[in-house]
Amino acid sequence: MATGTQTAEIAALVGDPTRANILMALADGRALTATELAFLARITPQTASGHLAKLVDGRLLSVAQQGRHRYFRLASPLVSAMLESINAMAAIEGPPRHRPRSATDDAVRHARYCYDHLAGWLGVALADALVARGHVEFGEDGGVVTPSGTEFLTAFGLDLARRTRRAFCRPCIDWSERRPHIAGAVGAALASRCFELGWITRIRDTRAVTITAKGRAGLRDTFGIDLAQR
Amino acid sequence: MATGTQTAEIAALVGDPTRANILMALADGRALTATELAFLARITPQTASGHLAKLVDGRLLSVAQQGRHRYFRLASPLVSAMLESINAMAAIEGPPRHRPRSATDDAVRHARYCYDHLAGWLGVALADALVARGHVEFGEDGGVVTPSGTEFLTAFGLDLARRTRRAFCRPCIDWSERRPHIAGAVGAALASRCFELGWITRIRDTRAVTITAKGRAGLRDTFGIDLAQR
DNA sequence: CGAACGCTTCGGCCGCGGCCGAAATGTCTC
DNA sequence: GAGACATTTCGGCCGCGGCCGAAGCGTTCG
Repeated sequence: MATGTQTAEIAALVGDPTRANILMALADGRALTATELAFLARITPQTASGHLAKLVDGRLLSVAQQGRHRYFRLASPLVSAMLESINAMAAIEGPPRHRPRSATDDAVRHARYCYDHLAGWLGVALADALVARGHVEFGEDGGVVTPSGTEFLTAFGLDLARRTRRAFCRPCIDWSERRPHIAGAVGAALASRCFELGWITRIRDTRAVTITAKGRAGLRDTFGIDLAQR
Repeated sequence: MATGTQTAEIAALVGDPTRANILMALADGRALTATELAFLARITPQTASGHLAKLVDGRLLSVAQQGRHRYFRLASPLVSAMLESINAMAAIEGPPRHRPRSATDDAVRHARYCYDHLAGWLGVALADALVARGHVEFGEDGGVVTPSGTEFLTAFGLDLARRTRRAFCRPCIDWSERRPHIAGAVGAALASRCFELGWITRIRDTRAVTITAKGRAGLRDTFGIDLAQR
C-alpha cells in the first residue's frame, strides 16, 4: 500500500516543529515574508528559506513575489482545514502540560481570526452562548443550527438562506482554549457581521482583534457575554 | 508560540511512512493485531511494536488486550478525519507520479469502506452520479444535499430528517481515485442502506467490499452506474 | 510442564535532515 | 554605481530516530 508514503510526505512537512510554527503563523490566511517568518519561528533566514522551499514544493504554501520580498501564504483553505484537524488531535493529547505564558500572546489568546472566523476566548464564548441557548449543537465532526438558531442568527443579520457549498456549521478546536468554536459558513458570517457592526476591529499586521465599546455592549445584550470575565 | 510544537508532535507521528501505512491500514475502523500490522507495513514485529507504542502514546490509536493478542484501532473518528484531511492534501500534491499497480490492491481500489462510508471507484461513482443529477453539490470543505437530492435519497430509504450532530454531507478525497466521494452522515447512511439492501457485502478481514448481482442491477437502475466501465 | 506464540525491551548501527556561517544572487534606494 | 536589504545556495556539523538481531516476558495449548 504505497499510499501511506504520500500521506507521510505531507504529514512530515507539518511534523517539524519549526515548520509547524511557520504554518500556524500563517493559519489566519495572512501573507508574510520569509524574514518575518524566520523571526517568528526564531531561526535564521537561511534556515527559514529551506523550510519555506519545502512547504511550497509540497503545495502547502503558495508564494507571491513582490519586489524583493516574497510573500508566503497557505496554499488553500484545505491546508487550513488540515491544520485544524491536526490541532484538534493535539488539543486532546494527554493531560494539559506546561503552557508557557507570554505577554505578547495575550491579545491573540483573547480574540483572533482563525482563517475567516473568530477564535480565542471570544470565539469560544460565542459558541458557548449559542450552544447554551440551544441555537447550535456540536458533535465530534459536525454541527447543526437549530430552528431557533436560524431564527436568532437571521435576526442578528446573517443570511443563512443563501445556498453555500461550504461546510455550513462545524466545530473548530481552539488551540489556546482547547474548546470548540464555530467555523464553516456560519462562523465566517458571524465574524464578518461582527466586523460590519463595528463590534471588533482587526489589529494591524496581526491575527488578533480588539473588541470595541460598541462590541462590548452588543455582545452583552445580544449574546449575554460578559467581557469582565476575562 | 509554543503551539506549533504540539501540532508538530502529532503530525510527526503521521509523518513517518511506516506509521502512515499502519494508520491507513486502520483507516476503516477495524482493529488489527501488532503482528498483522507489522506484516502489512513490511517491517519486523519489534519495529512495529515501537511504532505502535508511539501512536498509542500520542492518542492516535487505542489498544485492547485480548488474550495474547493486542488489537489496535484508531482512537476516535477525529483521527480518521485528520487522516482524511492530510490525504486530501496528498491527493493534490504535484502531478500524478509513479503509481505501482498491485493485484491484491485491485479489490480495495474498486470498492471499500472508508471508516463508515463507501470509497474507491464505487464511492466516487456514487458521488459523481448524485452530483451529475443535481442531488448533491460539493465545495472545497463542505457539501450540500439539494431539495431534489433530499427527495431522491429519502425515496431510496435514507432517513435524512433525523437530527444528527455529525457533519451532514462532506466530501472526502479518495486516495486511489483522487476524487471526492460522500462522507459525513449522508455517506454513512448511504453505505449502510446499500449494505441493508444486499447490494454490497464486506469481504472478510478486509476493508474491501464486493458488489452483488442485486447491487449491480440496483446501482444501474437507481443511480445509472454502469459497472462494466470497470 | 514444556513448547509455541505474540509481543516488548535492549543495544547498536546508520542515514536522513535540521541548523548555522559564509558567500552568491537579485532588487531597491540614493 | 555603490551600498543596503531580502533571499537563496553551499558546505559541514551533529543529533535524532528508524531499523533489526537477540533476548526477555507473559499467554496459550497440547
